[in-house]
Amino acid sequence: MEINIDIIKNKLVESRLKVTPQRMAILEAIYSLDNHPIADDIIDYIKIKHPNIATGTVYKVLGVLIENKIINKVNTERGVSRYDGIMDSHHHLYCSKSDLIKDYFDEELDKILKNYFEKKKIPDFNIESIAIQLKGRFNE
Amino acid sequence: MEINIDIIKNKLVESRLKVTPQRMAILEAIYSLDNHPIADDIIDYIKIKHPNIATGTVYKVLGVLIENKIINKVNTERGVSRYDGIMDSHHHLYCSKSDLIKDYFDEELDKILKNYFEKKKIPDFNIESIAIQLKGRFNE
DNA sequence: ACTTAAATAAGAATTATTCTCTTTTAAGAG
DNA sequence: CTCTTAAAAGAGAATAATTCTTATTTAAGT
Ligand SMILES: [Mn+2]
Ligand SMILES: [Mn+2]
Ligand SMILES: [Zn+2]
Ligand SMILES: [Zn+2]
Repeated sequence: MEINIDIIKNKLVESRLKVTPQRMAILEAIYSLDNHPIADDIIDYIKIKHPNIATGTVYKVLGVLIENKIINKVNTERGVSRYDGIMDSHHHLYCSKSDLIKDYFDEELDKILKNYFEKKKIPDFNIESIAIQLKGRFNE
Repeated sequence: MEINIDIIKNKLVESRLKVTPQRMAILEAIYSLDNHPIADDIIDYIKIKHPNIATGTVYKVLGVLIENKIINKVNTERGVSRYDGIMDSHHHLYCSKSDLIKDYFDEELDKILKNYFEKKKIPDFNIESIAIQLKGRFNE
């Protein structure tokens, strides 16, 4: 994934957010870490370069990034939030045996769904987004 | 939804689980409460008839019911677990403004998806289940 | 360099959930 | 019906993730 420092900086500037070392580090962590990290993964990652970062700051920043649509939360069925730096429309493959979550891009599928729900309206409900969660086993 | 006491009892017996007042009450609560209740909703509901139920028991029972595939957890992006008594294949409509989650049944859609993924295999991944989360606004 | 609103640090507080240990009970056997 | 026992429940402490509060620091514009 893009770990270009200027691209990261731009995301903050575009949202009129102050560019702080903490925000930069947290965003860089999210883009570098795979498997949709939890807050603690991010804390561990940034501690190397930023040993004095406060836990509360990480949660605060994550909240700000979500509000500004720079990152997303990933839905899970357990009570630890996971974060996702990919904002392009995509879906997720959940391993039923581990906590692995892989990204799944499929424009054809998106088209089929868009088409389907344009025809078949759901009564009293206006769709804003569609997320598919595929649960299963990864080979190897 | 079915709030028949014998049907509830049967679900426990079929899974070779002891039939206890607590388990009966918790299952009855899940079937009676709408909107995919959290543990605390269930606790509030059953307190009327079972004022001395322990919080830990509720969590324990919910875990047992999930293990035995009598209920399910619902995926959300926040750290409070929600429970679902409907085990028939269905999807969920998430309100983007409130915590409302409605069930969505659509056999036609299920067929389309089943068909789609039978043709288009995902490399190194065996699908066990497909869950769609539609996020949007409810009218009224 | 100065100013100031915004961000961070530190640690306490809160909340959901789990764990440990003791007591109670469901359900099968006799 | 009683007896037995493994399983379940109760009580409350412990844990873990997240949020809140307040003082201090800092980014960025003037
Ligand atoms: Mn860690
Ligand atoms: Mn309550
Ligand atoms: Zn993703
Ligand atoms: Zn449901």
